[in-house]
Amino acid sequence: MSREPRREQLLNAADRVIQREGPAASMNAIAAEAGITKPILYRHFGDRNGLIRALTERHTGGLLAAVRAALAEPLERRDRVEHVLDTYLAGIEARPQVYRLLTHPEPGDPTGAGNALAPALRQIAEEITRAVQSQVDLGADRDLLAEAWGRGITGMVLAAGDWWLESKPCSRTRMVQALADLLWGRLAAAADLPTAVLPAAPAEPTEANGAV
Amino acid sequence: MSREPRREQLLNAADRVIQREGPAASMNAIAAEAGITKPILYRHFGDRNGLIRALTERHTGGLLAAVRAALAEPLERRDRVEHVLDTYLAGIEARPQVYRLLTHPEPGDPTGAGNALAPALRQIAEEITRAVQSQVDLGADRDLLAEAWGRGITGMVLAAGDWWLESKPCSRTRMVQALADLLWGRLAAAADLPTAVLPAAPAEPTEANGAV
DNA sequence: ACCGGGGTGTTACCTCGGGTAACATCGTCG
DNA sequence: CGACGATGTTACCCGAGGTAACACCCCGGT
Repeated sequence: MSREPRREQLLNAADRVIQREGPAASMNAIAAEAGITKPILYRHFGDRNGLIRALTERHTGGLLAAVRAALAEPLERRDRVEHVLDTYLAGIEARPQVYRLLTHPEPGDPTGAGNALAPALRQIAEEITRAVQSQVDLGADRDLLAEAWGRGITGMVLAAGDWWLESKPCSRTRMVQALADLLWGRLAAAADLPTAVLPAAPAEPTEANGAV
Repeated sequence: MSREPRREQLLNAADRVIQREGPAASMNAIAAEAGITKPILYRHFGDRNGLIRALTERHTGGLLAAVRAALAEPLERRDRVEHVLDTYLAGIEARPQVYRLLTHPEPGDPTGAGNALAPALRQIAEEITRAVQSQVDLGADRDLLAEAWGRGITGMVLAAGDWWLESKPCSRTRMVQALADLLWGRLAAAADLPTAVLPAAPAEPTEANGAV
């Protein structure tokens, strides 16, 4: 039997274990699930990171492609954004355990590099950056803004999505609305609440100042 | 010597090690830095998480208090938001290593709980949620929006801040502007770029299978 | 028929980090 | 003094990542 099919079987086993036990599953457990022992896993994937990487690349394909497609959808911008958000949330909703594996950076990376975003998410961030750069007119700051926003939006959706997944407080569509509203400047547009807890806030009617 | 001062000394040692070696520093290393051996650390902090928690609470105090104060500042809303962003970025800029410890969830937590946000950041998220709830008029969806936005904004700033810290692409004030602009709906307000030619830059045949 | 290579698999071991048990010491308070 | 509460130690356990050495099995080439 050539290497590839066997690899797939092993990945399937790993997938099952992680689906069941979460991303912290041990190599022993994965090997056992596959009906074999550790060294074979190491032969195929080098080390744990190799396994994880192979596993993520498998799933990332789908999510990343879906997000990329959503970003290129010929819709009104707001609708497109909602579509992207919905695509991501639907993706993580489908397989929470695997999704955690994708989204959370590898635990003990000795390289103190800043890993707020796991590789899979970094790809999504880059995708967003590219989309913004090519679709939105942001003037001279274009590049900086697109990059910062790509990361920022990804992180926003990651954190919010994580919370939503953990304690489903509302339907997916409502969540999409909430996030899209945030990106749409609703925070800026909303009125002040009258009685703020500020001790001596001079009542200056600060109405919504429009965007930029 | 009563417990507390000793605790402080140990925390100082841990701080130094982590400043130097990053968050993956071993208990042995920390003990050595303190001139003692492991069991003492465990007597004081129970387990590694206890140590980390104590360490984070120490630093979190400052950052959290600063953010909270910034959130309560009697400024125009946009200025307040910028002030909060600047406060956070200044905080992480001051001590990157410690900051990573604060912001990145403990590696191998067997409780498959969704931990996109480390405890320290969760507190900040709650702070933002409270601030939004008490200061902004969001109508009926108030609670849901405030919670979702609290998480989302925190995640956004985390991811963007991480990137900024890693590869300082611009000054802090410009970064603050970029993020504030994002929250202010500049994405919605900006014009379309004329030639919306979909570039479609596919990387490599990453074998997209599962349709998510 | 033989053999070698590339696949399969195994047992047994190493290292390292988190965590604990058992024991020894010092100072203070009753 | 004795007891207590802190200090500290050495030596160990366990589990997880990772490796070495060995064994089998099949298939194609000479």
